Amino acid sequence: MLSIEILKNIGIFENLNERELKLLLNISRMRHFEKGEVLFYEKEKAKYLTMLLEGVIKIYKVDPKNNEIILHRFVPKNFVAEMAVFEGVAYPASAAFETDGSVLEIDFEKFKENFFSNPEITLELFKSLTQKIKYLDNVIALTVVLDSTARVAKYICENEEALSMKHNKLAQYLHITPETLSRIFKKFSKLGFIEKHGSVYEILDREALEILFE
Amino acid sequence: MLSIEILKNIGIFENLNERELKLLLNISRMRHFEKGEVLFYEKEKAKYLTMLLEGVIKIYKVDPKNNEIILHRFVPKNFVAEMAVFEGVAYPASAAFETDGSVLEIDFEKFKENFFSNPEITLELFKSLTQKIKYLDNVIALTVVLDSTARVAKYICENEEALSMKHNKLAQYLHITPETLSRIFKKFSKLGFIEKHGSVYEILDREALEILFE
DNA sequence: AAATAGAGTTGATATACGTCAATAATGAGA
DNA sequence: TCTCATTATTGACGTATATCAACTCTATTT
Repeated sequence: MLSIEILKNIGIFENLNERELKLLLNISRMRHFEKGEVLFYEKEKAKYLTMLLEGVIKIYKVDPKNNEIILHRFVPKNFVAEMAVFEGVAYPASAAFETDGSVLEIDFEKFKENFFSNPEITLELFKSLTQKIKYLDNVIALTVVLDSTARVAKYICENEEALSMKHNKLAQYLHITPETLSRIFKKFSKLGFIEKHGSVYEILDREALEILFE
Repeated sequence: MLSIEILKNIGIFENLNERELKLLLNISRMRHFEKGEVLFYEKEKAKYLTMLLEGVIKIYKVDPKNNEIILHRFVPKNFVAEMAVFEGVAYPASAAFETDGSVLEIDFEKFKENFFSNPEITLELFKSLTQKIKYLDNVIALTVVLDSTARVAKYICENEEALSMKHNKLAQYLHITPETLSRIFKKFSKLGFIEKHGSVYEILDREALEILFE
């Protein structure tokens, strides 16, 4: 059940006073989702300002061959696709839960009326928007600019967890097939850039990898 | 020479009072550029809040083979790469003038101090940021999700001017080679989807083209 | 320990585009 | 109108990556 306590624990709202928190509570609700459930589909009209409270959400597009192209994974507590609500346009991508989770849904018109004059709130919203620009830029930098080899090199250099991820998940992230990923890992191993310890890889020559994508 | 008159004619500033305009004038300057000149390079630190006043700017990344990947073309009067200034990070792409032009450079820290409490200004900045998200989304929708044929179909359906553009410019936009573009146009002509009249193409079967990218 | 399913690997093959080179069409200047 | 430079087209070929299928490894269940 949604409560003032929960709202208070969300960074962007922590400095709201009691009156404001009550108001916010009145224009919000919490919804729970199970793993696999879809929060929204691409091209659906955005209705609420949505913040992820618990769980992991993947944001993805579907290409003509029905491949999922994952743009980003969100963890709490972040606004999801606020751009679409701000602009009153359709969602540019779909969102689905990868674990059980919950979101906060806020009536956007009322939120705008009551909270947009609060500089702390607007500054947070700015940050949230610029963050989204960075995520999209990252997708482009990774997917449009680099070839598969460079993409893998960049990703494992910049995301420690990539080395212990399941390869088919990682491949999905990088928009390549598991087969291609396997071949690239093999190549890097042969070149002595990485080494396998059990099921986890270790980077031996970070500089060499960096040369590949810079 | 930069003047209050010029500032007054910029949409986002049109409701500022005399005092505010003078303040803005004090923290701004105008810079002129010639066709081909670079406004900023990718990875450079952003120093000023920049608005394009005259001319056309292309925003592009460079891939490892030194191909330019054009993300967007800006026309007046738009903020350019404000995200980088907001976040105090490096520009995620380069910007160069495609015609002679000029920009307004605003001292961001002082602008923030003095104008961020003005809801009209912040709302415009929101719009500008969400617009950028849409541009990037478009690049992804076009380049990552669709293959060349679908990309061309989408672009000529959604951008009338594409039909009379020079093919090598169009190809650059779509991140394909002129050869590939030529082959796709030929294919569309053979299929009766488009027809050439002089140097301009005409769409005969819009629905067929739409099926290709939907 | 045996059985089984999922994940990862490998090789053979297909395909979409890019590259290169030659040629053709177009358009601007003399 | 002719010339020259740019732009567009075409064909032959190369390359990166996807696809498909077989196989191996690993981990979990019984």
